[in-house]
Amino acid sequence: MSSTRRAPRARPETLAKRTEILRAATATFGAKGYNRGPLTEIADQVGMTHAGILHHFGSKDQLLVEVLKYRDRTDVEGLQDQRMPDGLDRFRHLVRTAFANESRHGIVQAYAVLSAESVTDDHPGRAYFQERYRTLRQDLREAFEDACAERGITVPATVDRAAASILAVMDGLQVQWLLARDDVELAEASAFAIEALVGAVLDPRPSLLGEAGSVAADARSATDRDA
Amino acid sequence: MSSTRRAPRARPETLAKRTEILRAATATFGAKGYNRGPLTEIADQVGMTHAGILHHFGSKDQLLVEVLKYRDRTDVEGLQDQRMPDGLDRFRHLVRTAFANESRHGIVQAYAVLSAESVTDDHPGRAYFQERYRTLRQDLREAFEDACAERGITVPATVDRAAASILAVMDGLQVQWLLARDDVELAEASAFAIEALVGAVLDPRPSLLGEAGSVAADARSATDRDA
DNA sequence: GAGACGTTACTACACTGTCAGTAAGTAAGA
DNA sequence: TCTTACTTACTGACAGTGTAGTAACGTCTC
Repeated sequence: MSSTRRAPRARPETLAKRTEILRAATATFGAKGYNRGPLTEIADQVGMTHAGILHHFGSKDQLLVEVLKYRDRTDVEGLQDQRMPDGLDRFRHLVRTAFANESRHGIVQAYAVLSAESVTDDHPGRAYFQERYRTLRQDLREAFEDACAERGITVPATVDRAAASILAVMDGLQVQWLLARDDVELAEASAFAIEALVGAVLDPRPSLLGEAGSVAADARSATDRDA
Repeated sequence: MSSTRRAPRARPETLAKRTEILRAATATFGAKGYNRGPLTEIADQVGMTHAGILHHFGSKDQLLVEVLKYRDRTDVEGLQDQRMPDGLDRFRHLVRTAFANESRHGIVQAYAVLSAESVTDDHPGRAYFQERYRTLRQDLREAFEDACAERGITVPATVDRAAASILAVMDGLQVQWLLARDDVELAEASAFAIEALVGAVLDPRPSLLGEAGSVAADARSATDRDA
């Protein structure tokens, strides 16, 4: 809860040390989660004591927030022209990211663990992930709108669901992949799913499973146990 | 590590108390995760001390395993004839589950948190989730094979990816829903995504994004930072 | 010599698991 | 049916560990 907004009188080596800490923290939080990821382990990796870490970041909570922001920053750096592609290219970019992620096991694990952990009570990363998903969904909605405009079709009502689903399938596959890397093809499956979901929006087909309404009604009436 | 395989000389009230503990543990692990879910909080809910819980389950690790097994047991009870439907009905059943889940916030949260937490080092739930996903993927593969046989088409190579993707999208949507219940329609989005993915397997269409190969090659060459 | 950087030493606490002991139940034999 | 022997279901106290944060102190660098 210590809200010391750190505005360090940036010396160059200090900046380097701080990013070194951020990378170490990513590794530890990825391996053990936030709760079981002790500051001492992070400190060891950068040749410091845990009190040194606290000097830089004020609190462990704050460190987590900085770790998450840091990843976003480096992600954008990877882009040539510093901005996201639009239209269908946005989805192609997602597929590329999925391929790239196969060699970024540490970060993938950190994100998978932290995003799910963030739904627990009073988690310091909660606001971050809420905002992140909100932004990403909005992003994809716009990509869909662009793609629709290009093809001269009206924007279907399914874009909201599709946007959420695309992010969901990428996240979900990461968890399965982390648990069984030999059985799950992270990138290929992501590509397949994104393709399928984009296709379902831009070129919808009649339902194979029956209208949502009927299945829904069916579902509502059955299984009325509450846990 | 205390491997006291508990085979309790089942007294009826004892059994009841034990399931009471399992339900309380589900609530606590759901709210705080396994690591931050203390035994004392579980004990309080059932009017006991934490030592009492340990008497019944031997260790906290073992308790978690029992919690997970317990949920599986109750899930199967919900089914009328005790066995999973096959073919396309299997997917309809998934959609029904998604609808039912909207009123089972507690269990959904427990599963979302625990499954992601399980990818961390030495997590006691790891083996459980590995097995669970393996089984579920196999399940869905078979459902696809049935559906293909029914329609007289050969089984496409995409079934593996689709099976993993369907589970993934359901899990991923749950996380987003838990973080923003007003913005994400868990059930409707799940239905949409499952429909899209099943459709993409049974009735494939030409790619909108370009062949996987090209995008893959593109991806491999770019973004070669490792985290 | 002022402030940033970092250490050592310490406090405070949360949590799991152990242990000894108690109360209540259960089974068996006379 | 009373007694004895044993088991189950706990409690309360405590040990041990891991961990976040604080405070006081150096030390290097502008």
